[in-house]
Amino acid sequence: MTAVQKQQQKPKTAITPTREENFPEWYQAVVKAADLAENSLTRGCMNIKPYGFALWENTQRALDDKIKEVGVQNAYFPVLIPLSLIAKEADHIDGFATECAVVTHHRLSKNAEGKLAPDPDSELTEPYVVRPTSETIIGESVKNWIQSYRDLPLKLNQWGNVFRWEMRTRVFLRTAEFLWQEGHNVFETADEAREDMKKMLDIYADILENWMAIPVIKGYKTEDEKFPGAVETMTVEAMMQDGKALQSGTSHFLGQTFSKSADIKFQSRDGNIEHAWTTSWGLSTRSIGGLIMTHGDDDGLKVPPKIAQIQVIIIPFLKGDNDDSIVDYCKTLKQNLKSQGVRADVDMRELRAGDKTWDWVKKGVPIRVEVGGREMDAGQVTVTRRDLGKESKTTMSVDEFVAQAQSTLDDIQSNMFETAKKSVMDRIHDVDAIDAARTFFAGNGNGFVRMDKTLWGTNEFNALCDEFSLSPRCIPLDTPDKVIVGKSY
RNA sequence: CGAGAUGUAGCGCAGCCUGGUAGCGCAUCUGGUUUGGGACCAGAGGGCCGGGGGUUCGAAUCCCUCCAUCUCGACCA
Repeated sequence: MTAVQKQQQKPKTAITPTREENFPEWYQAVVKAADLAENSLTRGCMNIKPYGFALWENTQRALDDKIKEVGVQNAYFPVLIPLSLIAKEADHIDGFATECAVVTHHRLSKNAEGKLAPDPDSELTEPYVVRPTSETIIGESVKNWIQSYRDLPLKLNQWGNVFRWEMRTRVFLRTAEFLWQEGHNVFETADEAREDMKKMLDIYADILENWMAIPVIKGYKTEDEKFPGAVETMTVEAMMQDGKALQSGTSHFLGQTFSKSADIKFQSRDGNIEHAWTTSWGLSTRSIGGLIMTHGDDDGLKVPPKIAQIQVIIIPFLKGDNDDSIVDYCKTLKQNLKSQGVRADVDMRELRAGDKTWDWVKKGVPIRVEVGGREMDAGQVTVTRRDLGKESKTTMSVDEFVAQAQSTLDDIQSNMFETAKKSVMDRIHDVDAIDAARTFFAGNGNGFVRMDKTLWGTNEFNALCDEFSLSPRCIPLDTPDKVIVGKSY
């Protein structure tokens, strides 16, 4: 086989299949190639690997800072919820009943075949539900923390995991167990609670757009898409490269639904006993899936600098001559970048430089720096931006690079957002009638349609949704007389 | 839970139709030559062929039956 033949056989892209060829398979391939996560031995669950978990940690850190700025305190409640307690709110349990894992025994023992099994003598008098969300247990708990209007508002957040027994799972996008934060705030008045719902949604939009560089549409959920038990649900909807929607964060005005079922009461300013008004709000590891499907390309992941574990990866090109001095040069560069607040690392693995390069391309590190004898002798570095690809490869003085590194990262961050934003905006199609929407989706249209809100709920509308597996995504804040419709994850 | 597909080495796959001692590529390990966008040569290690049952002298291969995974639905963040 000649070198040319071999070259032709080699895939042109690091990821196969390409997005165009098969988007769902491409997604799986990126998760694997970037070493983010894998399917767990536990059905429907994922093992989040260190490089993937770092993305979550950085998102988590940014979000945690922001919610604390608005007076939210972190707390923790148990993963097991007494069945009777979660069953107290009718709409809520109707929404979750079909996907609850239930704990019924408290001990294992060997059965007749000598196999370990739940001990029949250890059956619980009351089963526990593995939390699918914590409105009920938090409500039942905090009612004892609140007596007076002076105890309000009470703003609590829990970082944790929840479990929903899903029929069909997909890494990050829909797993039986996922990580998230769930905020649960309690207020004196309905107005305060409604404002809080909006405020927390704004924080989600901020995190998604300015940290993860995922453009979102803020809006209200339609009646049929609301959280079970909510009076109003707000959402931040993102659009993936295949045109499907990803609900990326939700914030709920729960009215007095849960304060009545849990009896959360307080003595008001004029001495009356009143039920409180509550909100809840959540953002999950699903957002990592959104990050992949918003920014990834046929060479793998692209990570926005603000949440990248490694912002600049330095790859030494060693030939055996001046190896020690090249390594020193790289380490000095790393230190200089760190002193500029840049998260940098030198790839010292015993691999060929070309292999390292591809590895970091697939992992989406924002900036790659190549350093060999040539650069070292000239006091230079060769720099490639992941967002712009290999065409962006340039050689510049090392001092100049270090001085500009932070602003280059800022530029990558905003370029990734603007690119994604334009792509989303170009794929929101205004239609004046159901037929126009049908034409769009029948032609395999990629994206959302935006139509008059009054069309929602009509027979024609429902038929359209059935025909193309569509759902109303939201009633956008900026066009409150319209509804956005699309396929979704 | 419906429809379709797939389970063979760490990963990706061939072999199955037409039963006869387990193969290929990548990865791993050894040695050597190399080195600026996925190197090359030589050698080596690594498998209850998803589980269980059946047919057969003999099963990765045929039959039954579980289980798991993936894609598309329904349900959902």
